[in-house]
Amino acid sequence: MASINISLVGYAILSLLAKTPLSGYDIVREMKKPHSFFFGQAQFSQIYPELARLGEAELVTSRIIEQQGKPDKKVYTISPFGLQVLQSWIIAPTPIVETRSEFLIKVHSLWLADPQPALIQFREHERHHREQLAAYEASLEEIEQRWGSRIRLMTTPVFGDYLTVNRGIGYEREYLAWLEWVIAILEERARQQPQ
Amino acid sequence: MASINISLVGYAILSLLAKTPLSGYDIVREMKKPHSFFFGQAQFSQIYPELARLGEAELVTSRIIEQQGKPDKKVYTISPFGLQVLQSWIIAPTPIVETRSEFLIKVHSLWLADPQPALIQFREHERHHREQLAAYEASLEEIEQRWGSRIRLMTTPVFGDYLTVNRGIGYEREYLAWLEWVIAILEERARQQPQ
DNA sequence: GGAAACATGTAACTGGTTACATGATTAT
DNA sequence: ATAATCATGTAACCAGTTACATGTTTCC
Repeated sequence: MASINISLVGYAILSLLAKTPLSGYDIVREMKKPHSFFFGQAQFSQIYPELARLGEAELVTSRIIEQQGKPDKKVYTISPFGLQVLQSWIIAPTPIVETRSEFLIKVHSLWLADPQPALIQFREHERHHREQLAAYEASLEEIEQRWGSRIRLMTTPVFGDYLTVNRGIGYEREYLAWLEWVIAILEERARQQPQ
Repeated sequence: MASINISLVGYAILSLLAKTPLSGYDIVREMKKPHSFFFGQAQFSQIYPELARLGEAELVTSRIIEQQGKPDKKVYTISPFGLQVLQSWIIAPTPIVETRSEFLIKVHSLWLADPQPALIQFREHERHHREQLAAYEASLEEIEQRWGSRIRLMTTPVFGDYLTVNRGIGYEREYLAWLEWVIAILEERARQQPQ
């Protein structure tokens, strides 16, 4: 039983396969959905080799499925051992990693900028985060409609989505409030210093 | 004039040097301060080569400063060209990068976990973010005491810190509220399902 | 004498992205 | 025919981390 050190993408894959068997292509599509924001940008070129590695470590099994109207696909299923590894990972300590934020480094230098061109970027940023928020709210709506109060019971896979989508909504709302606060300051400044 | 493509750390360095000349060692210390969270984890091994690169591209200049009671240090100053490059970067579009969140991937799989060991991790996580919030609040307090209403004038370097520290405070408060919400659900579940 | 803080770097590795390569099937 | 979607992979590159390497000065 070849033991490997599982990467974060590896655990992300196991986390999805714990709900239902999927192909590599399905996994990428799943991770690209708005409410799966916390999986990061999944790339085929990272998922396929990682699935092979998980297979070598016997954390997943695979079989070829023939489809009608589509090419064949390789569907992966989490193994009992994989599930066990995932479960012990969930309750293990999580290292804190502060990530470099390009936008906030720019904000740090905002005292050097003209308010007008800066406002264009802030409004564009705001627009993007409004879209994100709308997408998360739609996901939560859908979950609540379909599951009602059963979500809180914790024993169904949708419980995880319920918690993470609520995090996404809270995050985006707070971020938008801050963006609007900065935009108001920039607008005030732009009025006082025209062109 | 050797042209290079400047990395994000490169801009982070320019952003600090725009305020005041610093050595590599100073830059790392500056980036490690709590209120500089958005710079990420600065490592000496990344800063020193990047400073050399910025020097080759004539975005910064350096000179050796002899100190009393300490080893000599190489102090870097942003060049007029470097300042110009920084200023045009600030008002340029910022690519959106969704980062993989280890903690939220775990939350996504929380339906597979026992509430009790999960609660230990959540409480530890909460403790850490309470500390972060306290540090940011102290920074804001200090800025407000020292600058008063002059902060909003936008023409002083502290304006950038004022905006980013407010973002940090908003982020941590919202995050803590969500953590407490999840903790309450887990506690309810732990009571119903003892051991 | 040794730890801690100050100070600057190189080398090896790793996680992740971009580019490349191939091929089936369906819809236009 | 050709574009779009489905489907799976390899190769090259880049950013960032960890480990290594060296040396000064101060404080205990």
